[in-house]
Amino acid sequence: MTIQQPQTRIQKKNRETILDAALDVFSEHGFRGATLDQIATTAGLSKPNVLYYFASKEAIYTALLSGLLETWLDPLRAIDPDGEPVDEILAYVMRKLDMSRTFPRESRLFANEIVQGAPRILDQIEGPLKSLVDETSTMFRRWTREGRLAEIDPHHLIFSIWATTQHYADFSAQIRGILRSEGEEHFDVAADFLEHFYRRALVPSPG
Amino acid sequence: MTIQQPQTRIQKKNRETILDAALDVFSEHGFRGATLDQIATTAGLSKPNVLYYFASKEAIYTALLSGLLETWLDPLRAIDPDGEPVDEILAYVMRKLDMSRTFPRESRLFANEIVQGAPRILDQIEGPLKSLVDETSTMFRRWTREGRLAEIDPHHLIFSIWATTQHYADFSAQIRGILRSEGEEHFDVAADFLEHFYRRALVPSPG
DNA sequence: CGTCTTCCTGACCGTTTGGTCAATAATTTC
DNA sequence: GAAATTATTGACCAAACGGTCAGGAAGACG
Repeated sequence: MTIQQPQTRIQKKNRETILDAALDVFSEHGFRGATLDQIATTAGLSKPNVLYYFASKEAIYTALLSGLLETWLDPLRAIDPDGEPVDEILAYVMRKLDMSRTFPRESRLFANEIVQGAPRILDQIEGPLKSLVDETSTMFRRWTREGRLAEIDPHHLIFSIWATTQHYADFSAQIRGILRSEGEEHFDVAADFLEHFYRRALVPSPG
Repeated sequence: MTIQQPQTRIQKKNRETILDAALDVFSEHGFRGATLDQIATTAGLSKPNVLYYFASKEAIYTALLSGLLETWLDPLRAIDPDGEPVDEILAYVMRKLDMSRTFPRESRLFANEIVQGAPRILDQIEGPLKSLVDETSTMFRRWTREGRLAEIDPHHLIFSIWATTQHYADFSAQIRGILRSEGEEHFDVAADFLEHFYRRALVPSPG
């Protein structure tokens, strides 16, 4: 773990500026669709200057991805094994929905990457992500065994939560087009919908 | 409506070959990420020959998109207003899941397009798609009023169906990575999961 | 102040990209 | 089978692309 810290304040500021601009551009156009010129212009820097802080376009992209994956998985880790199952999972759903509202660019960045076969993040999916999901699944299964959670496939439950919540960020162009909504009002309706929807699915049936 | 039909058999065959190759390439890399050379190579044709059949890269893309949208919406149109609400909607879910299994490339093509802001298909979303969704929503609301469907926001119900079913095509890289599955067995588990999941959500609560 | 390091840029380079075109090959038509 | 039409291609082009580099500007430090 050779994490160097000799960051001057200019370095820190410019690296952040670049990563933020890159998030804008990559999340909107994908890796191949994005250009260094776009990133440089968005960041308000010259192209050679961008390359002074990052070795290559690829380096910017991977820096973004790996930096973001942690944040993206935190809500899953935050599920309390000792909590009330239905409440814990519902809270997770709400946290994920909130992330779609607050960090739509991050969500679309991952969406782009994964739709195109996850070429630069497959290791992390098959490694840390899989482990975390498997652990959580084991927990869900325990909860089901204890009669505190409906009988439901834990993996597919998690998939459905990702799908339904991230949909509001990843497919927002479609949702806005259909709801004719330019603001974020629909997120509150979505929260309501998902709350009822998942409560019904999760509460164990009597007997 | 000037739809010309003077297609020779060679024209027909090659246009189809090109569109199929383009579906391969565009669905994997998005519009900007795809190159004419890739499409030509995949189609087994020379690049100038591809451009002999389509005016431009953009023309191939839009030909694909508009040709596919109809197919994509058919399952929604197939919901029978006079049928049993829960059964009808469940059948719709299954049809959509089946399309994710059978036509993953088409699903990813749309996913790419919409994640990136739907720049070349927004008209169709705000026009025909919105109309169809609004009509269907009205029908769902009527079913709810008649006590044959749970109280549930129809728009968000439709969004959730799209999200959960298309997820299996659009994010298959992630799903395969987590389930360590290379085949399609997980589609059967998914069908089971979604069936129970949506039945719980849709059946009206007594009273 | 002067020196040293960090920061920044204009000009440039090789490659890839979407697209053109003149010429040739294959097919259809009579 | 000749003429006309359709199909195919190698060679080419201008623009856009990711990236380099020498040199100058700005900041840090004694």
